[in-house]
Amino acid sequence: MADTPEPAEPSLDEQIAAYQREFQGLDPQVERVVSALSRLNRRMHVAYGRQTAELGISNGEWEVLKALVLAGAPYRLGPGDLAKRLGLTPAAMTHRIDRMVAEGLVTRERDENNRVRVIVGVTEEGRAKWLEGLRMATVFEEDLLQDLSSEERGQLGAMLTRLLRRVEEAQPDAGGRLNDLD
Amino acid sequence: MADTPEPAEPSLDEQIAAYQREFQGLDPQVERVVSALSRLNRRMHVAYGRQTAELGISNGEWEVLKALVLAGAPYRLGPGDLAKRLGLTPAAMTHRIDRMVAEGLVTRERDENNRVRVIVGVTEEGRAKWLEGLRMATVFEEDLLQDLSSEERGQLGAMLTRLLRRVEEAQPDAGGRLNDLD
DNA sequence: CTTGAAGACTTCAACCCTAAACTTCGAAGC
DNA sequence: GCTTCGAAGTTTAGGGTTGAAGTCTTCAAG
Repeated sequence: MADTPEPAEPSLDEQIAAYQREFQGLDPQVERVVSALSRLNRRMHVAYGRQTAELGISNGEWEVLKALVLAGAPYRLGPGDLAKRLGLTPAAMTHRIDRMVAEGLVTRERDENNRVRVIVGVTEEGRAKWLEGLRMATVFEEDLLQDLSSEERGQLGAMLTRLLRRVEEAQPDAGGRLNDLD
Repeated sequence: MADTPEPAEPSLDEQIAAYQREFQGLDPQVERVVSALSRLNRRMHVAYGRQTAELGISNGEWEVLKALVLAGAPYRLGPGDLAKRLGLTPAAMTHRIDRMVAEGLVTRERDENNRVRVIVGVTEEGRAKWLEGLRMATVFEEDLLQDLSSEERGQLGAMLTRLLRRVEEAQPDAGGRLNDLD
């Protein structure tokens, strides 16, 4: 026996080594940063998914609640605006709002002054679920950064902000479509 | 006029300010790191999507090619192993392989010694597309990190690796399902 | 007016993923 | 050998998203 390599996801170090092996001329420093970013996000996404599942909602639904609350009083936005903030198509927004209205998380009404427009607002239950989700996320995030000193956290945040600024300049548009994240 | 707030995605700073406004007791340092991570990943995902689209394949298909190549010679893996590495369900892997076989990117054959097993291999075209995609990704990634000195890149990579280690210890399993990323 | 054009949202068809049931082959146990 | 259990893939049903086409309202001309 001891012949089958036992299937498993390669570690970050193994992956970087594999890159060096299969393609010369790749900067390992760059590759480490990029691969770590991707893996981190995947893990974060999974963690958030488990938490929102506890609330009986999906990750994407929580994102809608977040966008509405962070928009500030009176906590109302149109589907189109929401779609832009979440990086979704208007069609997806329509369906998602359908579900959330049915679940009692948000309300949908037509604008009185402009009947083409629709206004989405948060219900009490929606706001409560957002808050509970935020609390759970905070616990996870604090734990994630636990090993870093306050100074290191500052440095990390500053560097990531610089990276973000650079991509945002290169991609001036809203950033294209994508499920949830953020 | 000058009454409608003109829909737009809030900037990172605006979002952090909104968090402080709507929920006291949140650490802005933590929030900055986490939000920047999510936004960065979304932008990266969009960028990769555009690049793979140029190759006439999807992001997910490129991930399969990458996994096969990084597995090392003889560049063959079973669907189950692939699914684990990509964080997909076996069912999704079956369909994705179907498409990729039809497009001539990979081959699917039954294992001679064990006819339950299936072996997926890369074709010449598949390997070429992986390489071309890698070249494009490298350009993007170098540009992304351009503003950081080599020392800063090292620090960033080291800190991200520490974060990743922490989540991976907390989530020992393969990390759950999720589209592509990584 | 009323006609044309643009904007906001919805509807429809197609695609890809997940979860669960199903099929098939291989390895043990008796 | 025959039976049973387990592992590997595939199939099916259902959710959620995209892209394109369609509907309805508003606004500005003519």
